[in-house]
Formats: sequence, C-alpha cells, structure tokens
Amino acid sequence: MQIANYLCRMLIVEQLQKSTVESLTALFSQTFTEKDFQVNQTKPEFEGDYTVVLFSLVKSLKLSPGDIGNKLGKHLIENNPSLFTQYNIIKGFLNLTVADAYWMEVLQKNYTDVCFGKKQMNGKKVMVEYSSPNTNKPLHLGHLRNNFLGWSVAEIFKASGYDVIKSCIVNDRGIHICKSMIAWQLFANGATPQSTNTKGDHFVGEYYVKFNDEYKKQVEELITAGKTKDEAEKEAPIMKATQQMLLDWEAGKPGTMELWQKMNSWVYAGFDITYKTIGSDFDKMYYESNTYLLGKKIVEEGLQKSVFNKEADNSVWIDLTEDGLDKKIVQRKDGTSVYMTQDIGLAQQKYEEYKIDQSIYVIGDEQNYHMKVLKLIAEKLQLPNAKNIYHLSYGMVELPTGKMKSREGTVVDADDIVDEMKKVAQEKTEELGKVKDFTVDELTTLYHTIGLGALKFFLLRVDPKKKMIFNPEESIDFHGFTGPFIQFNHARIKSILRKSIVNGESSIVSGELSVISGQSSAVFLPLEKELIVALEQFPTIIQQACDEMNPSAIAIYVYNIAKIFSSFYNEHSIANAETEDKKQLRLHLAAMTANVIKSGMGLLGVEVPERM
RNA sequence: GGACCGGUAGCUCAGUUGGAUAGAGCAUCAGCCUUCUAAGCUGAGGGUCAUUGGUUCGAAUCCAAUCCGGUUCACCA
Repeated sequence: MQIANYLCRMLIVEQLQKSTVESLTALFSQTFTEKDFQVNQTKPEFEGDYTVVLFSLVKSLKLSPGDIGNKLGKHLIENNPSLFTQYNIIKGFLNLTVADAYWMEVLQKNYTDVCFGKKQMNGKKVMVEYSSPNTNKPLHLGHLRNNFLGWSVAEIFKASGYDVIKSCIVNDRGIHICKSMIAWQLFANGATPQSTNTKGDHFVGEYYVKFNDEYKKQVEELITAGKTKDEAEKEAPIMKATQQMLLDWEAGKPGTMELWQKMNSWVYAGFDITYKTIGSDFDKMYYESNTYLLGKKIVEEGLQKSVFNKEADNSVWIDLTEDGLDKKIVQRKDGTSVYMTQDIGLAQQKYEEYKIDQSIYVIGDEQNYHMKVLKLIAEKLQLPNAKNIYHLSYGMVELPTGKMKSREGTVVDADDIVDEMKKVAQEKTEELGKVKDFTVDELTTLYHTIGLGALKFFLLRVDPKKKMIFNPEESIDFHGFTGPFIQFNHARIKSILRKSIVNGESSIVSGELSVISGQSSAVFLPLEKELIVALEQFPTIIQQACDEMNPSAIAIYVYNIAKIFSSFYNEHSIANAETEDKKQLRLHLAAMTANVIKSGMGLLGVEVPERM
C-alpha cells in the first residue's frame, strides 16, 4: 500500500504542541511536556485557527496569562514563520493563525489521496467478533446495529494499521434450535423454503414462533387442569419432546442430526442473502456445535491451579466474591461445560490460531456481567490473551413504543427494514426526478446505496455504548444529519468535478496550487478556511474512532464536513470563481472534500454515489 | 438488595476527556431556486445540563449524597 504523503509531515496540532514545548522551554528555562497545556481549535467567534490555553501555565511560571501569551506567541511566530503568521490573546487564550502555505500544502498533497488519514501497517493483529446469530430465527434490527458496528470497527482498525480478522460465532445448537426443529416435525408436513417460496431463515423462524404458540397453549391447558405454573412449564409435552431432542442431538442420533443439518442449511441460505445485502463479511466462522465441548482442558488446569474448586456433587465452580462478584459454575455435575467455559475455550482457540494482539467482542450490554467474568477468569487462569479481551458493549435498539418484543410482534425484521428503506429511497428519488436517464440496473443500485446508507448511518451515528431509539419515521427522513445528505453532497461535488473536465482532462491543474505571496492572510475566505481546517483533522478523527472503538466519531465528523461544504457551496461559486486561482483552490477543496467523504463513509460501510 | 450503565432544547442526539456566550438534526416560524444537483442554504424562537453540596482561576464534564430510568446477579446461551 502506498504511504500517505501527509506522513511526511506532522499534523498542525502536533506541530503546535511540539513548537509550544520548545518555545516554553527556551523562554522559561524549565522543562515542559505537551501535557502542561491544552491545544484546541479556535472558536469561530475569535480570530485564529488553533488556540493554546494558558491557564495551566500560570501557577508554575508565576506570570499573568497575558505575559505568557505575548512571549509565547511572539516566540512561536519568530521560530516557526512557515507555520504561524499571527496571534492574539483573549483572556487566557492564545489564538494562533496558521500560515496559508501550510493549508495549501495539505490540499496539494492529499486532495485525491485515497490513503489520506490512514496509517501504515503496524504489525499487530486484531480479531473482531460480531454478528453471532442464532440459527432459529432471522436477523432483526438489533443484529443490524451489531453487524454495522462490528464491520465498521474492523475497517477503522484496518485504517489504523492493524491486520484485522473478522470472525463470527454461530450459535447453531442448543434448546432454541430444537424448538424450531420440533415445531417443524409437528406442523410442517414436509414443507420447505422451496415449496413455500420463503427465505430460509424466515421459514425456520416461523416454526420457532409456532413452537412458542403451541407451548403456551399446552401450559395453559395444564394450568386449567390444576397444575401450578412451574409444573405446567416443565410438563408440557412439546417442551419434553424438545429436551429429548437436545439429548438426541448430543448423542448424535442420525435422524436428529439430519434434520438439524437440513434446517440449519435453510437458515444459512437465508443469512447469506441478508449478509450480502447489508455488506457483512467474515474471515473466520466458528460454530458452537464445534466449540461447545471446549473448556474441559481449561477446567482441569483451573483445578490444578486452584483457581476452580470441585463441589461434592462433582460440579466445578469459581469463587469471585473477593472481586465483588458471585460464585460462578464452570462445569456441570454431569461433566458438561457451560457457556462460560466454552467461551474461555474459544478465546484461547482464537489466540492459538491467530496469535492476536487484541480480541474484540461486539456483544450487547446485557452481557456486560458475563464478559466481565469471562475476562476475570481468563486473567486468573493466566491465559496469555486474557488482558487483550475487550468487550465492545453496545446498547439495545428500542422503538419509540419501548422494547422490541417478539411476542407482541414488534420486532423489526432486518430484511423488511432494508426493503422499506430502499422503497423510500426510490420514492424520494422519483419525486426529485434527477436521474431519469439511469438504466434499471443503475437505479436499483442507487436505491440500494441510498436506502441502506440511510439505515447504516442512522444506526452508527449514535455512541455504541448508549441504547438508542429507532424511530421509523425519523430514520426514513433523508434530510439533515443523515446518510443521504452526505451522499448528496458527494454527488454534488462529483457533478462539479465532471463539469470541470475539459477535453477529457480535469481542469484541476495537476501541478502546484498557486500561493498568492505577500498577502497570504487573504488567500482563504472564512468558509474555505473552515473546510480545510476540518479536512486536515481526518487522520486525528480516525485515530480517535479507533482508540474509542467508536464509529459515531467518524459519522459526526463526515456530517460536519458535508455541512461545511454545503454552506461553502451556497456562498461561493466554484466554476465561476472570482479568479482562476480561486477556482483552482475551490476545485481542490471540493475534490478533497469528496475524497474524505468517500473514505470516511467507507469506514462506516456506506457507499457514496456519483450521481443521485 | 448488590454490581454496572444512563438522565443535556418539545423529540433524537453531540459536547474535542476541566476551558471562551452549552451545539446539531427533526419539529415550529420567516426568507432564498433564470446561476456549479434545493435530499440544499440563511435567520428566529426554544436550556435550572435530573437535584443538592463539594473540589478551583474555571464544572454539563471530577468527587459525594439524593431522585428517576435501564441492564444484570441461572447446572439457559
């Protein structure tokens, strides 16, 4: 991969920090570090681009903020004339204006560089586990948040120089799967997805629903017959049959295995379609049917190390009361391993297979406790990867009416919502009538790009940690802080760039951007300046998103870029700029904006169209 | 009850890790298409940052207490 040009130079914030440390050290003959002061972007109401906050220096220097600011400002400009041109001090804030030549250079070097903001490979490996579906029902809105998050975090890590392995653990066995299987045996009469023309995962999901209906019915019947609720739930024939089926499965009974494989294959066929539609992909699949026996060795080791202890009934436990948690079972009295143990086994397997430096789990916040325990046990067992386990916990997706409940039919199905979004994209596009010359294929692609883009952006723009409300009406609004607004600005720039092509060549002069010497402070108008300052921050934002594992940082940033561009576009003409120099400058700004929008949206898994 | 998470405009969310007069979008109201794509732009109104106290030059941000909401504490996964 090509090394991004900007790496040759530090970002302006880093330059300013470094120069300030040097100037302070020279001026006051003490040692300083970057932590002794703060650098912020200057607020729009003041003159300048970046600001050094001086308050923290007052105490150690025993000087007033004004004195420090004047000395520092003067020294910074004298010693870095190519970077800083002027300063002013308001209260304790030293506002510095960055030389236009610096911004020109940023533009020239990066306006078409697809690697801008991305880092060189750092030799470290990260695994991101996400999606993790159950094979008894189709994906819903909550899974979409998980998929989009996991995929995006993986891309953000790649952009930050990591070797990333996307993995997925499929929960393909257990009592919930048997429920669908039993219901199919009872009610299907041999029906298949093919015979009913139903997508496989939806087909199997229908039988899961049928199971629950029948189970409820049987429980009620038993209660009317005089049983208690507990008894009824245990004795319902359909539940007993399901439990027997799980035993048959674990014993590898041929008929059961066949049915299991058949129904799972239907589900996988359905999942494949959904994953392809939403753009999820994985480098490594794990199946619980293969991993559920993992952990026995770990239990033995744990007993030897006295991390675990065995009860009289032969069950194995870990006591975490000293860590403020509870006692936790790690192996049943019949010798089978529980969820926790399997997870530790899988964690170790991941490490052994890939020697990963970090293992990220994208799992809902309901499992915060489980993941905390998992990590704690791994640490107590002194597994080599214990400290590298990280739970990327995200909040549930709720509807304005409250939580999604399958019983009340308020679960938003993944395929349905994607289709709905495409339909809305189509309606809005047709209303505007701007792409009447598109072929049918081009239109299909466009509706997909816009509809899915809107959905992804909507789910990714919120801090993952927080639970979010999915308001269907708001999500189909394509105005304001939305994916389509950003896509629109990209398309608009591309339109301008296409029109600037003369005789097959872009009218962007391929050589140097001209700098108007002698009056450099007048080169950038406020909105142009605002745009280039924001564009230069892209590398910082990617870094931040990676550190926090937070795609919303990218979403907010890209929206901000689009918004600044939109204001700029309305205020100043690009094609009919006042001078040829201005036109060149604005074409470059537009091109770099489009480049950053495309790149940033790419990190979110959102495509941007050339026209819309 | 214990642990963890959250409470910012009517609604949905930001808030650069303690800095300047707390910001966006939606919704409401008023303007702007003969001009590079109006899925747009400009402006207005809208706030006791849950409450109280503390820390200091300075608090939505840190600490303590209180109130409200959520998750979780299975020989389920």
